[in-house]
Amino acid sequence: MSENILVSVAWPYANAEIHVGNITGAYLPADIFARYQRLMGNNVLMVSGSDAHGTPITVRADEEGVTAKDVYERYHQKFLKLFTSLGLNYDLFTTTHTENHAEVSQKMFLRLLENGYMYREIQKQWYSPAESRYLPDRYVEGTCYICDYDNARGDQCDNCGNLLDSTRLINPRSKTGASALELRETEHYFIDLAKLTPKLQAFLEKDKDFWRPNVLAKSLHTVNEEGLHGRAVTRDLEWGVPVPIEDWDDKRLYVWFEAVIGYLSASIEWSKNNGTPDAWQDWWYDEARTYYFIGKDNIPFHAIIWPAELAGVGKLNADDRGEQLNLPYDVPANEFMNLENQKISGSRNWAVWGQDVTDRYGPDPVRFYLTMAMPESKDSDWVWADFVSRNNDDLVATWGNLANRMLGFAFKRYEGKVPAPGLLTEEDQALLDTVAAGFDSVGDLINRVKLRAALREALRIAAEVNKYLDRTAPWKAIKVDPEAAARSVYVSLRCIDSVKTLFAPFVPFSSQKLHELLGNEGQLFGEQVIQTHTETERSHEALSYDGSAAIGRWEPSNLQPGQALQKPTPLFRKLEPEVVAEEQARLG
RNA sequence: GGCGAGGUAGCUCAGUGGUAGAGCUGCGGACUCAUAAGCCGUAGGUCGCGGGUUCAAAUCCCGCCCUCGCCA
Repeated sequence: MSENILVSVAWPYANAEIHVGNITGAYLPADIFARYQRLMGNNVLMVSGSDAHGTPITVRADEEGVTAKDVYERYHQKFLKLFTSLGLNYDLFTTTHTENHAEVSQKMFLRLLENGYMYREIQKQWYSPAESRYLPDRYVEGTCYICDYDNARGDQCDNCGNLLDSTRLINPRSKTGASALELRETEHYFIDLAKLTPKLQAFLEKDKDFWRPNVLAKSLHTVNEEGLHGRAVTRDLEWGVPVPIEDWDDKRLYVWFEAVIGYLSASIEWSKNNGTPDAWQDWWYDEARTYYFIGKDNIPFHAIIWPAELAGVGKLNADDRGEQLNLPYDVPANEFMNLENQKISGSRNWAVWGQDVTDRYGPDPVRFYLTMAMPESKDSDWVWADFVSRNNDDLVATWGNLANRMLGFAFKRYEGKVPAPGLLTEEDQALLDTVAAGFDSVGDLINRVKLRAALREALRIAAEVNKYLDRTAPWKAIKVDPEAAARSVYVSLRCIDSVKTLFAPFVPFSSQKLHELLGNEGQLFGEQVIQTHTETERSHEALSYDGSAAIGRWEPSNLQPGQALQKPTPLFRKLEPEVVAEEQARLG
């Protein structure tokens, strides 16, 4: 039976490049999980996009003298390129700067208002008469009221580190240089999280045994012990989604409220793009497992705030097929990845950039190492010496070499064809059974989002084939017992063909190559395409996935004797130890 | 300061009451189809520290130390 699986992936903020920590934290685990579910034949929808709104983007645009739209589009293009290079198979990677997203966000806002989960309140905020606008806290600078440091930001003092109440800053001024500021009153909408607390408690306390401790414990504590208070969902800004209330033209939805709605709006956009406008309801109302792949910094937004929004909204449109939008099934948040024992920092160039490292080493070695070192239970490190060692000692030695040694032997000694095995022995059947069992064990681990363990299990299965080869030694047998040699070569090739599938979610490019070297036809997975989508007034580019030609299945090989092999070439290359020093020299 | 997560073999980690585990590295061996890869064998830990509960604790309880994060 085919299950509905929604793979929601963190939205990269469109004002910085993506580094390996971002990739291993959310984007890669999501792709591995989604690829496995596709091979299982499930109804998968994997969505994300560029988070285009919010203050940091406008700040950056002002610094560079360009528009916020310019900034978001520049990074959006880079994301599309990187995700294509790495093989992240999003059904749709769009952006929050679409008419569709604005419409869905405004609907969510209005439903919450209708359902009584919004209230208005007047706040005080700094206003710049010279610029004719309210200033976000981080635009305001002044003297810190705690330590007297005279260059504190409105939200935080860089000298004493304290978070500040911007209205108490001494001698406040605009970061952009304008003169006097006035403290003015401004009215905003708040989401009533206190009122939504019972719904959240019911959600968090039901069937969550499999949630990661870091996600569940913290969220329960926040909801049950600390308590939730109202949060402003609007801001005095120009860049963002307009507030759907008359005479509120100079305000926008606050980015934290609106960005998470992207999961829903992207699902809807995908449905429209495919000419099946109601398809999104398969994942949002029908029985479905909805996953949110994020980094730990985003836990409160996905385990508390987004469920609160969904619970408060109920149904999005009057004629939707369900009464309640689906709340998250799981939020498998990862911890952080550091770099050589120090926190990753873009500004200090203490980072391994995704595009860079993919260009230099190829997507599969990067995906492999990032899975082996994935911060699933605690912070981890990208260590260049480990990158080389994992590549050489595990990926190349155990798996790449296995494929290469047998393909080479078969190609040379059996006229480039899969030999006929004759009658299989118990030992042959035992190996075939071991490998077949790998589909259950590896699959079960991926299904439970234990990806490091799943990849280790796939390596263990590959090692079983190596052991079998050593026992049956076809290179010896071929001289004295040609039938035994042919059997051994057939069985190992068929097992390699199976193990290729076990590795496919993790290292899809090399699995595809091996699929072809073994003489198989077709694509294991679908194709990624970048398309331009035009709405009434806007257009945007998006990455999408065409799975129509994919033939990959999560099941053991049934390799046929006589199938023509291709002349083999290595799947991966060994890295020289010098790589470590070269790469370390690029840092800092 | 409060809360959460983590502290297990040289490295990366699994293991939540019943004789300490895996992979990698190291060392030894036999082999040679293979990217000097693979295979077999072997070494290596007072499970952060100190108490307690228990016939039995890495695992449960209390206190402390260290790392990361969130909040104040």
